[in-house]
Formats: sequence, structure tokens, C-alpha cells
Amino acid sequence: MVQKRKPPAPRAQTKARTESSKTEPPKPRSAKPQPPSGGVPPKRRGRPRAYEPDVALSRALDVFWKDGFAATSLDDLSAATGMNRPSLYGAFGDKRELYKKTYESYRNRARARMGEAFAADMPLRPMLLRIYGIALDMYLSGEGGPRGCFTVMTATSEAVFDPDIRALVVSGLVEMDRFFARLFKIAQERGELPASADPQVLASLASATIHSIAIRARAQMPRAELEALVNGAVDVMVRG
Amino acid sequence: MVQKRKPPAPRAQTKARTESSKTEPPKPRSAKPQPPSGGVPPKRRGRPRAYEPDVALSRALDVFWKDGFAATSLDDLSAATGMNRPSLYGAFGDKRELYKKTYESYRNRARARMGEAFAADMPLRPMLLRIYGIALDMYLSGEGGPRGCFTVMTATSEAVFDPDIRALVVSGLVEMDRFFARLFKIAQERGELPASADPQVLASLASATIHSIAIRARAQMPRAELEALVNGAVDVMVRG
DNA sequence: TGATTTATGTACCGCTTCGTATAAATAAGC
DNA sequence: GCTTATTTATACGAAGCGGTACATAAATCA
Repeated sequence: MVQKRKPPAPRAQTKARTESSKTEPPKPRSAKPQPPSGGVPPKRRGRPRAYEPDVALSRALDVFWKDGFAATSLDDLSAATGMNRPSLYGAFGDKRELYKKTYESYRNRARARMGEAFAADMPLRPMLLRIYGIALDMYLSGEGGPRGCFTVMTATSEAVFDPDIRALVVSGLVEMDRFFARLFKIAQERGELPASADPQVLASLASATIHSIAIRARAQMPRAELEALVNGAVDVMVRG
Repeated sequence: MVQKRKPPAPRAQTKARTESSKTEPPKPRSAKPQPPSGGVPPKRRGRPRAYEPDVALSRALDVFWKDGFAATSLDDLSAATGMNRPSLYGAFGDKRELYKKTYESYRNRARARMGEAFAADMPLRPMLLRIYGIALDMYLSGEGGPRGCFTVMTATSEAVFDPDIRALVVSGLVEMDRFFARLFKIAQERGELPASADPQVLASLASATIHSIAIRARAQMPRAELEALVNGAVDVMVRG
């Protein structure tokens, strides 16, 4: 079962996919039109888009992030993005493809934020606290209340049904582990950690702490409580 | 938005709920018939049930656990339990109530398993390893692949929409924290942990490790990897 | 200007969803 | 056997669902 909603009968989705009525697979015409090389508008041919792909994707992210895949309808996405369903389909493909693109954009955003922190190049403890601060900002954001982490809360649930999503999730988890491991390794080389410390183990503890605050944030535990938790965890980690 | 699927129009669900066409709120007639006092069949009046409430609930759990709330249809539940929809409704109420009962039964099951381990009363390290072993058994179980932790994977997502569920989730998280805290406190009193160790902090690390393996299990990371992660985390924890 | 290209907006399609009305079945009480 | 209580089984209904045809709109190109 590929996550309920059996394909809407061998109608057109399947037809387009397997028989290619016009030699063309349903390639969503791509959101990023072409390599713009310059920064100037590349003079597209037909009627101009009424939406900005990035903005639309970010609005869709808001909805999927809060509601998850199954509970989000195309009407919801339509309302959130301001695009009607056919445009949505044309731009991003079907619901599942849109979800994946959405998730990737989330990952990019998260990676960028963490990258900034990493680049700041500070001692271990403040670095960790800063990273967790960024994480908390993300997890507690959202108009409809805290949403936790997209990877943890909705993508991992979906991972059971879709190999692509599972691969994305696994790579996300591993990426975070590696990120922390690098951090601890650098700290160790600088003498901020005892030689006996195992960066790998500390990294998985650091990731686990991320996972834990993501969950607790979604359950609406107050920020102060989460910060206390983080402080305690960091204390243990910087000790090695 | 109370998790999509807007109430099926002010039809009968609402009517029954608010106007009580027969003075009777839709009390699902209770799964456990009455205080049986003895163990003998209490001679009920009408046609006998063709299902056992506990068994049905456990089958429903399997489905919700894997698919989550939104993606599970009443037909799925019907197929899994062998009960048809009206019986399901009569016994457990609507989908949401069934979900909550299901979640409670999951919690009871988990609590019982952890309680057993706790009662064994062994030194800290083997105790922790045993607890994580039990957790891994649960999270990796399931015919359709590993399902992770119900609390973490599906209930917390749902927590945003339903205060009851959120309360259940929070109590579950707190319960686990307390469980670990008691464990570490006892160990400390026995001298298995340095006096400087903070049982509270260690407990939240222990919980975080649970959360992390729940997520990773659902993403289908291999058991060996999860066990290695657990071993590392336990090493750090028993050191204080 | 008219052809071409791309995007939009409306309306539709077949199917699924949750819940319930209704009728049949199976037991106890009298 | 008849009534009453409780459960099962069938079937229905309104709304929601994902996806798409089709007509229209707005731009470029010739």
C-alpha cells in the first residue's frame, strides 16, 4: 500500500506515466525555468506566471509541515499557495512530488542555517548552544503552534511508504550525525574535549537531543523546559 | 482545523453530540461490558459479540501505528479488526475516539513491558541495555516493516490538532523521563553513579536516545547500527 | 495582425471517506 | 412463542479527494 489513496483508478495518471500519450513523461515543466546565467528575466514565451516558485514552495511547506502528507489536501495547498490545482500540478507534479520538493526545500533551509552557525567557528559549548537555539527557533515556529521538525514529524512517518522519501530522511539523519561529529572532532583537536572522548558517540547523543526537542516542541512543551534540557545535555557532551 | 476532514457537515455526528436525540450521548456502549466481579460470562442480553474488544483494539493499533491517523481509513480498520463499520462505531466511537483508545492500549502495553524490566532490579548498565533492547524490539516489529514508536511517530503529529491526544503524549513523555530518572537515582544511591551526576539530566538523555532510535528504526536503519548507537549512549550515561 | 506558447480558472470525473439508517440475526426474559 | 435487547450486515448519502479537460487569458514571435 503506497500510503492509502489507491491510485485514482488506471485513469490518466497511470496512462500519462506508462504510455506517454505524447512521448512526454509528465515532467512538471520545471520550477526553475533554465540556467539563467545572468540575473535578468530571461524573457519566457507565453503568459507569465502569477506565482513565484520559491514562495509557493515555502507556503506549501508550511502546510505539509503542520499537517503531514496524508492530512493535507490539494485544496489546502491551493489555498496556501494561491495557485489553483492545475497550476500546482503543472509546476510541481502531483501531491507526492510536491511533498518531496517541499521536503528538499526544508532541508536546504535547515542546512543553510546550520551552516551559518558552523561557519561562525566558536568554542564547543557556545557553538552547541547556538545550534540548539536555531533548532528551537525552527521547531517552535509556525502560526498554528509549534510544528517540530519536518524530518522527524512527517517525513519519517511517510518514509515507510515511499523509498524516495525514506532515502531523503536517512540522508538527513546521517547528515546531521556527520555535522555534529565534525564539530566534536574539531573541538577534540583543539583540546576542548578529552582525548578519550568519542566524537561519533557524542554526535549521536547530540542528534538524539535534536530529535528529542523536536518531538517535545511539537507536543508544545514550553521553550524554557526545552532549553533546560538542552543545557543539561550540552553539559554532559562537552565533558566528553 | 481539527486535522482535515471537516466534520461531515452538521449531519448526525454533531446532532447526536449536541442535541442528544434520545437523551443519550453517543456513549460507545463501553468495550468492557460491566464490572464482571467474577470471571464467569455475565449473561448479556442480546446477540453476542463476534469480536473480542482487546483483540480488535490491538489489530486497530497495528494499522494506526503503521499508517498514522489521517491515512488510516475506517475500511482499513474494518478489515483489520474483522468488524464492520457500524460495529466499530458502536464499540469504540468514531475514528478519533478509537485512535485515542488505541493509543492508550499501546501505552499500557509499553508500560507493562518497561515495568517488567524495572522489576528485575539489576545494575544500571545491564538494566539500560535491557530497556533499550525492549524498545528496539517494539520499534522494529511489524509485518510491514519497522514502525518506530507510536507516541513519537503518529501521536505527536496528531497532538497539534487534538488537546486530548496532546495531553496523552505529554504524559507519555513525562512518564518516560520519570522512569529513567528513578532508575538513575536508585543507581546513584547504590553508588553506581558519581554523586556529581544529575539523574534528571541523564534521564532526559536516556529519553532522547529512545526518541532517536524510534525515529531511526522507522527510517529502517539496521538494528546493528541502532544497537551500536545505544551502546555508545549507555557508556556515556553510566559514566555520569 | 495572427500564430504560437505558456499559464490560469472553472468545472467536471470517478472514487474514497466517514458516518448512519435500516433490516436481519441471535441471544435472554417472560 | 412473543417481546425485548444487543449485535451484525447491507447499503446509502453527502462531502471530500486527487487529478484532468477545456476554454480563456496574456505574453512572445513572425
